[in-house]
Amino acid sequence: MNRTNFKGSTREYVYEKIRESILSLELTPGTVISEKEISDDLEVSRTPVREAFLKLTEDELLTVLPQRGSFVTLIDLDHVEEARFLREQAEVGMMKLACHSFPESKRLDMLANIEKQKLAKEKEDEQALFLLDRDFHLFLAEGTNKKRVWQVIQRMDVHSQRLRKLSMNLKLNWNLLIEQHEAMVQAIEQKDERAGMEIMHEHLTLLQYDQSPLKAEFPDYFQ
Amino acid sequence: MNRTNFKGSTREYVYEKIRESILSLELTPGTVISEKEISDDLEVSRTPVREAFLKLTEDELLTVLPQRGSFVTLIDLDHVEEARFLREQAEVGMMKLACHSFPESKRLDMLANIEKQKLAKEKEDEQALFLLDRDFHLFLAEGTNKKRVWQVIQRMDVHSQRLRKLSMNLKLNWNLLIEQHEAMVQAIEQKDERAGMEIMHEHLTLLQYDQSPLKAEFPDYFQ
DNA sequence: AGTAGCATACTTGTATGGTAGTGTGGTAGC
DNA sequence: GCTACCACACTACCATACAAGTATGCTACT
Repeated sequence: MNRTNFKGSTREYVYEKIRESILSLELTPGTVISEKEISDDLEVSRTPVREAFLKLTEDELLTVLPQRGSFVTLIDLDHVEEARFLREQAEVGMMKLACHSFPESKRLDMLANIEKQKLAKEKEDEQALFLLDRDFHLFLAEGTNKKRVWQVIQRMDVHSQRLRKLSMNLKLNWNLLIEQHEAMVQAIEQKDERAGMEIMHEHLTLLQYDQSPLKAEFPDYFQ
Repeated sequence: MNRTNFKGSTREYVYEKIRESILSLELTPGTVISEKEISDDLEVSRTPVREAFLKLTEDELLTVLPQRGSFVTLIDLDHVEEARFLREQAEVGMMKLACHSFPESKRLDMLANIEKQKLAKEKEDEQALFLLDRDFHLFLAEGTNKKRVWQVIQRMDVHSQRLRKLSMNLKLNWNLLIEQHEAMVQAIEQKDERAGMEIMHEHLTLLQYDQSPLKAEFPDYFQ
């Protein structure tokens, strides 16, 4: 991705660029960066960089100390858990709504998505599985008219991505996850509110694993 | 509030100033404003105004059309409902946690807060009741270590404030609300998870009233 | 009258200059 | 050697200049 073929303003370009660098751990937690440094690197002026910094500050991905400097925010496990908690509460609620009424077209989208998940699982394409999983949950949000909620959750949830990156050897049990996805669609079809909520609860509780080994291995990256 | 005695940067000052104007309907939905106009009014340069505009855009309180202009975002009832939904899900979840374990000091804070609510109710001080109610729910968030969740909810919930302002004759049943607050603290003390969640659910469902008369009365303010 | 086209006055986006606060390293004085 | 002080480099913050896109209204031509 470079500036010329990026659709959107320079500000958005810079924001996405830095954001990706932070989430991929190219910029490790604690790394000091300055407006000038980035503007020189990306060959843009300080203004769009500064505006990107402000948005990154909102995300708590960057910490700015006025007149002193800026650095990539350290990972805060409390923050990660709060994001997971909010996501679970929101999606269980969406599931409840979905089991009451849900557009047929979205349900079909979800079914097709699950088939793609199975294919990706065969190919062991983790990246594709990650994106398909995202889309699956997005369909649920769209079908229950809660897209803004989904966006808020997504934005808060970025911090878990850095953890996932750190624990590269973490093998997700995709067979189970895909089974749960299937059970969700079934619950929606059968309007089985109790089953749907229960499965979603279990599904999102799986994300709650013991992160202390990571903190022990990379102490400098954590608060 | 003017610039000299405001603690914080010019950017934050401008942001708060415009935000208050929008939420109080001083700036009505749809009103066209420009960076230059605001910077002249507040006697600051365009830079902090522009940065405030960006943050207001995040809040969906302002809509910016590049090279064309900016205007106060119209009220979107879907947005309001999504905020209420997310809040209900989050706070019911917090209640569940609180009924499992909750710091004694916070519980005492909540009890004292309720007594203040009763006093404010006697004096019919709506403004005080509003703030006390806010604090009450904040205590719950703090006691369950979910302060970030609370902030996210608060930020998303601003749109309901414009509705509240429009429906000035809306009389809230504070007696019921305060009773529910008491029942919440009781549930926490008795660790009665089921009762706590049920009360919180009812409590936050009360915010779901029919808003179509307002839309009929102020059609220009709505999407 | 109606319309194409251009000048103009806006808008926001980007670049750059200057300001004030902060940390650091060196130096003079003890 | 140690400390107080100061010059300097660096930061983010704010102000301003310039660029580029858009709406509007006038004018000239059909």
